[in-house]
Amino acid sequence: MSIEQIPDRRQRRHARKRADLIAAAWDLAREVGLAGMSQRALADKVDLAQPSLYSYFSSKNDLYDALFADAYETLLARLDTWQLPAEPRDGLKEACRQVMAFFLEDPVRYQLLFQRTLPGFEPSAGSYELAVRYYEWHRANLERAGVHGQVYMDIFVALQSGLAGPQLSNEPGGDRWARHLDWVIDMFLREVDRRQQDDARDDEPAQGRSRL
Amino acid sequence: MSIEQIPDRRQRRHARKRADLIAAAWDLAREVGLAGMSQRALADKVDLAQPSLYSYFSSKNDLYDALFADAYETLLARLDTWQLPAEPRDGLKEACRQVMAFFLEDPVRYQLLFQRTLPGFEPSAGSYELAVRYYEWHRANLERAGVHGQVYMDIFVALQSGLAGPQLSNEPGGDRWARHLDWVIDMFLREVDRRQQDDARDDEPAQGRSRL
DNA sequence: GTCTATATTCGGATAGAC
DNA sequence: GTCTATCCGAATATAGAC
Repeated sequence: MSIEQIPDRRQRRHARKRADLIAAAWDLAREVGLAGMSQRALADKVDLAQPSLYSYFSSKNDLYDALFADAYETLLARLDTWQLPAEPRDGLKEACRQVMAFFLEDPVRYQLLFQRTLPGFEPSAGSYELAVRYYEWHRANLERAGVHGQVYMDIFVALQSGLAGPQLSNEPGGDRWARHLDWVIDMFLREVDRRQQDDARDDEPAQGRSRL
Repeated sequence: MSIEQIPDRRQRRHARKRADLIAAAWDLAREVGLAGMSQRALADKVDLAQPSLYSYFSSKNDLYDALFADAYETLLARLDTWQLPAEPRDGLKEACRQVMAFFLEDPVRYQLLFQRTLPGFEPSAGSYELAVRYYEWHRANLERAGVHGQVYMDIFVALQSGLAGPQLSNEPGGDRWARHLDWVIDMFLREVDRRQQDDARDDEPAQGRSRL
């Protein structure tokens, strides 16, 4: 083994242990709540002394940031594995179903990503960039489905979060709200078609930007 | 002054001071976040020693519960002051606008009422009953507007919370999402009419439960 | 990298005098 | 009802030995 391999091995060991810590932190957060998490409890969970955590995270906010980034990395990795229907609107709906399933898996994760509830926590620039990549993937899905413009994008985000939020707050583990996802998307697409047809008639007849 | 007036006066003084404490607690929560609030900081804010708070709230959860109840009392009191249009759907939309305005006033209040984010906090039975009263008021508005059934109620709640949640999380103080409230309600009512007409045709022709 | 020991601050809650 | 004094536990973070 050459001299250069040793630091690599160390780096890999470090990265692997850091990943273990992040996994344990998710478990802990699910048990005691995101805000109720302490470094002591996390250290106990992995049989480390509490100060040893500082070899992996430079502060508690840094730990939260690692969780934030980890969640988005998981989500972005999954996007590639989904086999979405080629038909744009079927693809959009299937994408939304998969994303909703991801949200419902873990209330605490949803809370960290979408409800700014931790006093003082802000994601770092690097972590936030992951969020932007997810957002742009979603925008592209909408565009492909014939829905254009920031206003529609904002409303679409609202519809999805409107089902996920009450679901996770009032009935975690259930589907009282989430099961209406298709209903809501169909309603949205019908309305957008109506409006975009009107817009097209007003502005430029037969512009053909909207489907149907 | 009779003997019986003295305890009354004491009671009133106590209630007034308790109300002052609740008001100060809202201020504090807006400053440091709901989870970041401490009894010490609250006591400092009203120039009391920290243990003196226990004459008004028997625990920290009891304080949170008082805030929860106070928020719903404020909301319920306002319902009566709103002059809603007599036409049911105009009334529904105006009611939603007023409620949305109430939500947007205070992110922390919305968080306490609708996003279960405080580790360990559950509202007491008495406080929860206030929430139910608000919920039933909302249901009655929907019924009057010709929208019937729990499914539509759940979806309606989702639409409102879908606009309020992202608004308060991503852009508190703004209206990027909230301004689409009318848009969303119109879309919803159109869709419900479509579906209820279909239902009526299938089940009992000319039942006339849906408007338009 | 991990440990022990410790600094420091802060949290909620109680006891008892006034 | 309010205070002082205090308990007890827990938090994040640092220092320094191994």
